[in-house]
This record gives sequence, C-alpha cells and structure tokens, in this order.
Amino acid sequence: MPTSIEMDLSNFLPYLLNQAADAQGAAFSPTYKDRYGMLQTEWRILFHLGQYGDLAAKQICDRAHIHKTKASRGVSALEDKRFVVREEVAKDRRHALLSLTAAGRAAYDDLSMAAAQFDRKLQERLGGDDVQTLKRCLRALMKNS
Amino acid sequence: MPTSIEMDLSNFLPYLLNQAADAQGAAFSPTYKDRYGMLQTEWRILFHLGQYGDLAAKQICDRAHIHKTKASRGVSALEDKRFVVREEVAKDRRHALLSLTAAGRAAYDDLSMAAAQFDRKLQERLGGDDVQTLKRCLRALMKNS
DNA sequence: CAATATTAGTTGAAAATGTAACTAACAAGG
DNA sequence: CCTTGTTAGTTACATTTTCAACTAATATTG
Repeated sequence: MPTSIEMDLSNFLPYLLNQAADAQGAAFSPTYKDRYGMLQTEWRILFHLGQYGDLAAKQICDRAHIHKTKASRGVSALEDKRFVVREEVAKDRRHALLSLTAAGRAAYDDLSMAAAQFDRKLQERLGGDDVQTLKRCLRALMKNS
Repeated sequence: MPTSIEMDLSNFLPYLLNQAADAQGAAFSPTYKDRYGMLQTEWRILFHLGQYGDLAAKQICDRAHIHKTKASRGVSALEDKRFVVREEVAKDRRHALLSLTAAGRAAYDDLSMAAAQFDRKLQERLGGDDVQTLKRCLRALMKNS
C-alpha cells in the first residue's frame, strides 16, 4: 500500500531549486566559459573582487560559501589568466589581498554587464512582483534554517 | 569609471538560485547519504521509480534532466545496493525496464516520507502564499526560456 | 616565552562529473 | 535484405570536486 501522504517530486522544493538553478546556470555559464574560459568558481571570485574591492580569499569563501580548496584553485586559475594579483599583507602574512588587474577589471565589467542583462530578461519573463517574492524567498533559503 | 548600471551580485538570479539550491540540497542530502550511502543522482532515480513506476533509464533522464552517463552509473550503483533490478524488454532489447526491489521500495518510502516532512518545514518557514509563488517561478525557470 | 591551538591557504589522492567515442539493437530507404 | 541512420546505454579518459593531511603564520595560555 502506498503512503497516505503523497510526496510529489515535482513539488519537492530542493528538487525544484536544483532544476531551476541548473537550467539558469547552464543558460548563463557560456558567457564566462566561452569568452574567458572560466569555471563558475572563477567567475564568482572575479565578481566578488569586482564588486567589493580587494579581499582575502577567506573573505570570498565566507561570503560566497566557497570551500577554501576550490577558492585556492580558482584564485590560481585567475592568476594564470592574469586577471588577479596577490599582494602580501605585512600585518598578517598568512593571507594575501587579492585584486583585479586591468584585464581582470575589463573582464569583470564585460561579464557584469552581461549578467545584468541576463537578469533583466529573467525579470521581464517572470514579472516584477513575482521576482520580488522569488528573491525574498531565495534569500531566506540561502541562510540555512 | 565604474559602470553606470550597478550589477549587484546578491541580486543576480542565477547566483541566488544556486546558493539557495546548495543550502537546501546540503540540508537534505544527509538524509539519503547517511542512511543509504546514496548520491544525489541515485536518490533522484529511486524517487522517479518509486513515484512513477517502472521506467527505462532514458525516461528518467528525460524527466529529470540527468545525463545518460550519470544515469547509467546511478542505476549501476542502485543495482549494487540491491535497490533496483533490470528487466529485459523482449520487444526492444536496447532498453531495460528498471524496477524497485522490496528493499528499494522500503528506502523510497522512508526517504519520500523524510522529503515530505522536509518540505512541510520549508513551507511553514516561508508561508503558504510565498511558497505558491516560489514554486510557480521555479517551474517557469526550469524550462529554459 | 615555550607549548599548544587556531587560522589561511596549499597540495595530493580519491571520488565524481563531463565529453567523446564506442557497442548493440532497432528503423527506414533503396 | 543490405546499407545508412537513429536510439539506449556503456566505457574510457580528462576535468573538476571533495577530503584529508599538510605548511606556515599568528594567537593563546600556562
């Protein structure tokens, strides 16, 4: 006998979230992948540096919930691409401040423009009221419990 | 000079979707991981079989947007766990029908119960109206453009 | 101030994923 | 039928991610 409380996969929020995130991620990722050969983590690091100024890797990890090993490799990749440089901090030599090079800044400007446009299209598709609710919900769901 | 149209990462929908999906996925995944040693793909396949009855791998791939190689490995893993068996279809021997064993059914019942409970808690947290809007938006975003 | 703990970040190995090429079965056109 | 094309699924290999152990610098504590 089946369970009395029917659980419908197409109503299971983690599933819906995943599918929607995958679909939209797949739609946007060619922007940074094809233009600059970046992985998602690199794009995210670039974006954080572009938006919030120079940061240590740790701060990016905390803000973006990126694991330190992923971040470490992402930063290295961005260095190889000459988009990011490390500056030693005399006060505490454990961490280094990361900052964008001119090329990194140019990539950031280009990509953030593309991102803004992508977002505007989504907003049009969903309608302003729904987008407000959606974003509010997503922000609530980001912070776990 | 910075761009005139400010792009805020914390407003970028693909980013919000990803963060929310990661957070909720991380919150739920211990349920199938710790209890049955399953990966997400295995859990998803199990869920499809439990919910929609016997299916060929292809049908699961199409419904759940799982790549065939991932599905192939997921099905093998579920066979190793004795949760799934393949039945040859005489009519077309290219695909096999997958069905749950008694153990697979038991795992499905257990997990779908846990999923339903997880979902109810989320609904409580967000409130019914918002959840309706949220799910509608997510469903719209799943189907790309 | 020496011993211990913590923090930031790196590295190597193992696990998982993605890509492309492959097999085997069926389908369709000549 | 027999070539060519398509479909379902597997496998091999490269890339990416995860996990655990590690280094080096700073903080804490007895």
